[in-house]
Amino acid sequence: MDQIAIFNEFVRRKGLKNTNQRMTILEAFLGSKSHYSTEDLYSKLRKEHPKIGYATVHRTLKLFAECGIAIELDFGDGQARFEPLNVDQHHDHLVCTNCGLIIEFTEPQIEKLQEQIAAQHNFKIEKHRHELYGLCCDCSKQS
Amino acid sequence: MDQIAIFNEFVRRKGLKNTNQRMTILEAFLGSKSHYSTEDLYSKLRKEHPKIGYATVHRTLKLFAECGIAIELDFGDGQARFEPLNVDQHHDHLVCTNCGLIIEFTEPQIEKLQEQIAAQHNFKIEKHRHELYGLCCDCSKQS
DNA sequence: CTCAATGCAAACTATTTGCATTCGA
DNA sequence: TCGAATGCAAATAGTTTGCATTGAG
Repeated sequence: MDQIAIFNEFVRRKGLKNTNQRMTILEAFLGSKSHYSTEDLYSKLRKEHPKIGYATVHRTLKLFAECGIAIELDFGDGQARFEPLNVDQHHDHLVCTNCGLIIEFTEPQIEKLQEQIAAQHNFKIEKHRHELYGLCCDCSKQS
Repeated sequence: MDQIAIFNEFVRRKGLKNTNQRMTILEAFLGSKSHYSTEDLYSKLRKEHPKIGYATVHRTLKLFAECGIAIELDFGDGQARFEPLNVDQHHDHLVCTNCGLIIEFTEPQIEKLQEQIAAQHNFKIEKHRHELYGLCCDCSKQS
């Protein structure tokens, strides 16, 4: 079941409606390099669909997060970001504090250690956030 | 050199001034269980020092972060938090999404793995953020 | 037809800033 | 004395909401 199907299923189950705007936003979102903030996606969409509203984009992204096809990220720059989520490919992020470049990484050992830590404290993990901030290859050369 | 000394040194070096408010805020901050948001610390201080302003508390906490005796945290609830920092005791956090409880943890192996990942991508890490969100012992019993 | 979705503007929240006044060195 | 610090109020930025209108089922 792909993300479009998941979203349609979610819409049907909740008695929501499948509008043009939602489909437009969903396509743009899935086709993206991801890590879009509401503002990013809104300005991109605005070029081709001048009638689409900021609030709609925002509400739709929240919906995506709610039904599980997106995850909300926060890189500490005061803007929420959303990333399309493939259920079986979790990853974390390296964020360049100079140019904004985002690199994804996976490290199963870290995941395992996290679980151990949670278990030690009788904690039931729902989600986690793990980001490494610094200078990317190019930016550390420049300075 | 303790945190007060570090701050005094910082103030002197930058030609700043050592006011009553700053000392009051510094004491309250260091004596705290930490993880204060500006609002938290402001309301706490307000009881004994009604004349102290929100902006002053906020500017002072930023100063602490700048001189390295505090670190700014963000647990995704829309409020910045500050934690007194002992240079040699880095730790990360477990955050209960139900009751707000915060538990600190250290895991040297994770730190090591992080460095490896950064090295693989020619990334120069400045800081990182690692938080596990979920239900604490008590809250998972209740539900 | 009915109720959810939309677009707009206004409300909100945390944070930051401008400025006249106070105060430390 | 003089510039940094303060307190207040106002500005900002991102997000969220109220509401009249539109549109999907």
